Amino acid sequence: MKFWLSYSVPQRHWVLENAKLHGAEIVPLEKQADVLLVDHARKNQPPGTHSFRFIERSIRAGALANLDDHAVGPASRVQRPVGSRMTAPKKARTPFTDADDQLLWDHVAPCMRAGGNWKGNEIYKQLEQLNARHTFQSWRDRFLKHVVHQRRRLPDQEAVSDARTPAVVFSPAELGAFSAKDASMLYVAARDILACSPADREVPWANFARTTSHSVHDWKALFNDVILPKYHSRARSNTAEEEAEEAEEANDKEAEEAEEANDKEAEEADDEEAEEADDEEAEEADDEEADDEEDAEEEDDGEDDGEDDDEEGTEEADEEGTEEADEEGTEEAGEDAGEEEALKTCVKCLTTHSHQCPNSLPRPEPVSPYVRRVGQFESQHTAGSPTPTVDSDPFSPIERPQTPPTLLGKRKRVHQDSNIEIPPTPDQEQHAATILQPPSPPPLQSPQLPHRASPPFIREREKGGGQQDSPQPTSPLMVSLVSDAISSFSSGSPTEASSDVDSASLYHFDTAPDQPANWDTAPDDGSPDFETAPTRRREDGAPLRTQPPVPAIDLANADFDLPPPDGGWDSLDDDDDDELEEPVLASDHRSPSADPAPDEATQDEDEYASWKAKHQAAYSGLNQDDVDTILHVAIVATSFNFDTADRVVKVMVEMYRAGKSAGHVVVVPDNIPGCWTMEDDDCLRSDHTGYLKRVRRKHGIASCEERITFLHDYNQE
DNA sequence: CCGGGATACTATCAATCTTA
DNA sequence: TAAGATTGATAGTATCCCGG
Repeated sequence: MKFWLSYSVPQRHWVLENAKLHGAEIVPLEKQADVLLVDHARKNQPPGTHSFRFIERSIRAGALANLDDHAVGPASRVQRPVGSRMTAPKKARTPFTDADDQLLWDHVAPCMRAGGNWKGNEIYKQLEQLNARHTFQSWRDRFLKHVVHQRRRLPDQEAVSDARTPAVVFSPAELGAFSAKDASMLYVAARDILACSPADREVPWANFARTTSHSVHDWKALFNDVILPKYHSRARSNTAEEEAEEAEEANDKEAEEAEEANDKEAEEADDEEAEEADDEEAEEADDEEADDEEDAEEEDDGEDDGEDDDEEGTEEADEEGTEEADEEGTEEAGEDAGEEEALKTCVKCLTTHSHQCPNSLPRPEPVSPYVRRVGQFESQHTAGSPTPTVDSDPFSPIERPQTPPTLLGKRKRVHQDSNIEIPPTPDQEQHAATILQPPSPPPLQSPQLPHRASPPFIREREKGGGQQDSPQPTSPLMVSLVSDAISSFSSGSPTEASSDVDSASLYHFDTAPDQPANWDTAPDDGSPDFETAPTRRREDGAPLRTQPPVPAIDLANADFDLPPPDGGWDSLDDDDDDELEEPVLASDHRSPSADPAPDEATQDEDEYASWKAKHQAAYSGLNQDDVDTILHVAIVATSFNFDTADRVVKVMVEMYRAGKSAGHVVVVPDNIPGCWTMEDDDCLRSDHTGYLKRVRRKHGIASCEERITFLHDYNQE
């Protein structure tokens, strides 16, 4: 127990010396002490302090006296009597640390979920009693202004993870001769294996047996006796919790959308006024919008803060977890590692081990036929003229404004932990506020656009001089894919509203219809896990070039952490080439090399043509260049899923119409399931755990895999 | 490079308004 | 009427800007 002795204590030196002589540890700073000793004779001693006579009595008695008997101040400010000056106003403000926020969240969130009065004072008074670091008003203020927007996860929710993750502990007894890595790998692949017919499973089992020291029978036994029970058990619990969470989020979202709608109406009126009014009024309106954006930014910063921490945790977990969590890792470590592995594994499967990697087994989810057709369809046209699409064109008329760095324009506060001893009160705890630096964006791999080999459905665009691969911006249309910025409010994405994004478009996007209220399937964990997508800042207000810088996935260099099966990936690889001409278990993965039947390709082509024609006709009143651009962006963003693209086009066209007078900034919506923004794609390609988790939560594992496949196919073209 | 003023941000507190 | 909610004032701190 460490003691701090106030300078007001009479005969302080004597007390100090004697205390030391009797083994007490005296610390120079109040913040370092467990017990604060003051002069009980003085009035207005701060709460939580004790009389120095505790030392005196203890020395005389030869044993520790009862500390509570020497309490001087009230336990907290909450308990002070009305009108009491016992607790002097805080002289120094106490910055909120992430730990504070977490504590706050942990304390209030259960009440919030239970429908309690989390906006009232009472709960914060209780919190102050628990932790007097901030006043209850401050706690409340902090929660209402910041933490509530972070939507952190409750501690118990941290345990919720996908059933595919190897966040399970295997006992050596049940594993027998198998390693935890083997079990973990199998656990990750369980979902896929289950999706296969028993016959289809034989080949990979045989491969496993061949590349490891275990027999087919052993592998099957491990899967049936150990993996499956754990998998089903976990899947059940996850499903139940996710359903509850989704229901709640749907409610939240409804409320938010209703709120948004109201705001929108008001803003709309303002907007119109601004347009019609003189310049001054217009400027005012702009200012207001700018303010709104700043507000959004603030909130997102808060989220990022939280996220940073999560991120750290995740990365820490990864370091240990990826390789060792299976054997010794904690639930948490295994989970994080597992989540990422699950994702990365799929990439790996798609890239190098599609035949044999257990993770490359067919997805149980229904795969959109369009996605498959795309690859086939695309490959049909690889021989065509290399017409650059808007995707690949840095000077494409499709603008893709980048979200500015989250902390752009924000000041970072570095609180110094001065060791200056100030005649303190307990309230004046000095603390070293650690300012968490936002994680540097993950090294995105070549943010290039997929160079599709001039599919016939992509309208040729004129190429600009000096930019051979880049069509000139022939259209005034600017399409922003920074859609996260807009819908972050509803989707929980922390990607802040970019001030670079034309505010009008933002506004209009908000009004866009067809936004399924139940789309955020991802649990909003503070979205802490939602990270601002890798963004670039648009400089000098120049329009950003957009369109799917759907970058090429650097498959060769991808660093995947899935623990390889015994024998290593290489062995599987070899076997692959030799024996698995037919990727039985990967049959559902659209192999880029799979040549589609000509008939099918033609059919696809016709389908696209008719889809395009349908929309061109529907929007014949608009600039056809712009319509074409929208159609292309939509179809790419949806991985050529025509149904989804229909909805995306509808939203984009409305945005386009609405934003026509405001600079033609159109934003690809990010809250339509199956619609991939640039940020989503960037996240998908990122090595950054947070980004991967974010996009995985947003779209789901299966969709992520499909998108990877799509981008892979698309890029290959 | 340094120091001082200006400015922005935000924790804290208190007064006031609203609601059950 | 009390509790909850809102609003505004105050002040500490960090950062920016500029002149020396």
